[in-house]
Amino acid sequence: MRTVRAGDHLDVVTIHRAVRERVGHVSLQAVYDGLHALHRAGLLRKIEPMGSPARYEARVGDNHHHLVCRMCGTVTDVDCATGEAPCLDPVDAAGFLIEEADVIYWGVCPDCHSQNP
Amino acid sequence: MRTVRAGDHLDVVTIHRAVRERVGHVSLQAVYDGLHALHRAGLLRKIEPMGSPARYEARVGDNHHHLVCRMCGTVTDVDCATGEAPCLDPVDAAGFLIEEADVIYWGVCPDCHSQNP
DNA sequence: GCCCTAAACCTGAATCATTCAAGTAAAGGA
DNA sequence: TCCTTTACTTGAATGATTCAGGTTTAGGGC
Ligand SMILES: [Mn+2]
Ligand SMILES: [Mn+2]
Ligand SMILES: [Zn+2]
Ligand SMILES: [Zn+2]
Repeated sequence: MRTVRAGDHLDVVTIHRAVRERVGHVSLQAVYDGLHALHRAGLLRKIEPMGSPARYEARVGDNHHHLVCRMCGTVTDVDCATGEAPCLDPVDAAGFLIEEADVIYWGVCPDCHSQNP
Repeated sequence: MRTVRAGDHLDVVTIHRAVRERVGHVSLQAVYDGLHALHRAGLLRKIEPMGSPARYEARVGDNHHHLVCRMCGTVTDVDCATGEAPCLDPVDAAGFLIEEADVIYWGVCPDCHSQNP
């Protein structure tokens, strides 16, 4: 939990590495188990942009969205455009019971953009 | 292309089966190759909700979104809530060059909902 | 302190979608 | 007809994640 909080949309192997530095030795499986439990408990949010392994973050329950760089894969938080929890109201829900919205903006981050004119 | 058009957010194995019925024999790899080419050409859209294999659709370029059922996995189209291409304007783009928005609403579809009170 | 159960954790193998590699057949233009 | 490109094939590899046990650890009740 501390490791995910300290990091920024980390993937599992990165979390694994970081947890190891913290406690000496942990198996990758233990990290998967822990993340899974924390996620089920609603303490961690899991996002998986296509092409990338899953990423975890501690910022949960506030319906925020993500900018993902197509070049370097960086994930950046972005607040919801329409206010509180507006993304939960599409024009026509087609009878769906909507629980959560998942919004990813794809583009190029400032760093990658400055390197490619 | 015809198979994807006729279907509705089909995954690759389903497309494979359907194409086979159409032409007798095709390898799965050929289907992957074809879908990849059509996607690169911008003729097909690819979505991959987490936990599910990739799905393809022919409705492209109109910035529409998707409802995904947590129970049965059904994918349903839903028009953009804010009009034309509004989802491309988050409050603060953090310097990102935004090209595309990917919105998935998670919930329970009418069918699954009626079966579970 | 001892016993017992539950939790935490480990190793190793399996899964599954997708991709890589390398080869063959077919087609088409020069 | 020759040469180059495209389409397609088979088989193996990849990589994230999960499954399936087995082993240690910890703590509460007696
Ligand atoms: Mn975030
Ligand atoms: Mn669609
Ligand atoms: Zn970048
Ligand atoms: Zn459903």
